Amino acid sequence: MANAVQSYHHGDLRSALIEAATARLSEYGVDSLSLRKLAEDAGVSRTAPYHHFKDKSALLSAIAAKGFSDWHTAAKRIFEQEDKTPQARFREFVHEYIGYAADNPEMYELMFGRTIWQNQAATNDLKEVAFPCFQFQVTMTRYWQDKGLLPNNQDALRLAQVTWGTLHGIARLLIDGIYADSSHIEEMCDCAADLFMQKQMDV
Amino acid sequence: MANAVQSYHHGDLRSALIEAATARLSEYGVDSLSLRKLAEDAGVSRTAPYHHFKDKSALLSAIAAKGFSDWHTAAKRIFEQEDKTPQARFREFVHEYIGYAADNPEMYELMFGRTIWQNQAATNDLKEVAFPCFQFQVTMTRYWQDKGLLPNNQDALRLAQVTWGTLHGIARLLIDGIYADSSHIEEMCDCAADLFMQKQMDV
DNA sequence: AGGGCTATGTTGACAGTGTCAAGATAAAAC
DNA sequence: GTTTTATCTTGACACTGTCAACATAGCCCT
Repeated sequence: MANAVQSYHHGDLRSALIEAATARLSEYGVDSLSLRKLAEDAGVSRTAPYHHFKDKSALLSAIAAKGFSDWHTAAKRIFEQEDKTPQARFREFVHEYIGYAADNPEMYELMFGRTIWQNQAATNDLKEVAFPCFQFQVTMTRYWQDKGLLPNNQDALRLAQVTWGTLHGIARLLIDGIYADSSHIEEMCDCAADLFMQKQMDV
Repeated sequence: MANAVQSYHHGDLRSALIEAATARLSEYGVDSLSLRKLAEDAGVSRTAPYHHFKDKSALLSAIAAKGFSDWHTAAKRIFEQEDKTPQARFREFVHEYIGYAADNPEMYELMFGRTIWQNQAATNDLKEVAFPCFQFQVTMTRYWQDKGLLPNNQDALRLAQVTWGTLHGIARLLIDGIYADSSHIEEMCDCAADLFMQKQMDV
């Protein structure tokens, strides 16, 4: 459709598939992603994608990887604003995380859904992008501990798991519409931020 | 198979389906649950289940409802142990929640998965069981606030959402094997509990 | 007791799905 | 210019949820 001449070889099917998938994802949701439809979108036969991805999960992983890398960039940007106080950045980080999830629910669902993680299905490509993303969370956690924002008597790794877990849990409850709805996002974020920075607030 | 005589009418197909589904769930996972297989397990034709459940999601909701009611019972039991201090009960609650999720990952996945919640698919039966479950979390939160365990300057509802969110998030990261594995369960629980009870600990 | 209503079962069918195997084509490598 | 290799194709298979149409049997009512 894009190219006038439909040659036998697509040219850049891999990118085209990811592009089509990303578009379809945000519009129709992760459940409506089918390899066959994506192939059709790209103007190619059903099984062509298998020459570029081991299976459906591998394609999804590639899309999710983009999501992780985007978030990693965003997180760095927030963390490195040197004109703001650590507290302000921490609070902004919380709001941005939940905001990202709320604004891109289907992408978030894909990134953290079990589809691409279960049964050691996670691609190496995915791990290579997602892992540094968590590493950065640990780095930030350690920094916030040093600044006295987060409790210093906790292992940074453990604390990073718990803080990420909190944001993740809130995001999921919101996205799935369980016990929380989007009208309370800001309040929930502030509540979570306050909770983490309890000590700081009381002083 | 169970009954010698296979009469035309099953007798209690609804229960049999739920039973078969629950068994299959914990063994093979939520993704392997198919109406057709369940029907076969119950010794009945493919479409028989449709006389007892509107669709697949309704059947899954019925199973999840059992999970919520079980957890509600467990939570009450933990909370009402009057021989233990509030702190001890809170800590136990955290461990039990994560423990339940880790021990019944597929059930947990079903209970909080998007399958049964998205698109207003949630059955009334499900809501009627799940909602009180959250209400109880609010009740407990308010109690813990009164006891000075949790910050008093936060709205109980919001705080309940955040605490549940934290447990939920940790549970999901664990189950999906993202950034956390089961060897760190106890430490993560303690870290989360400490975080919530910060003020208490410092005094 | 007999007749009809209704709950509950049945088979047939349809439109999907992911994925494998075998063959066709074009581009790149030698 | 020939051969290898990457890419794309059709055909097929075993699944899935769900609808429509029909069969059976238990229950209620006269």
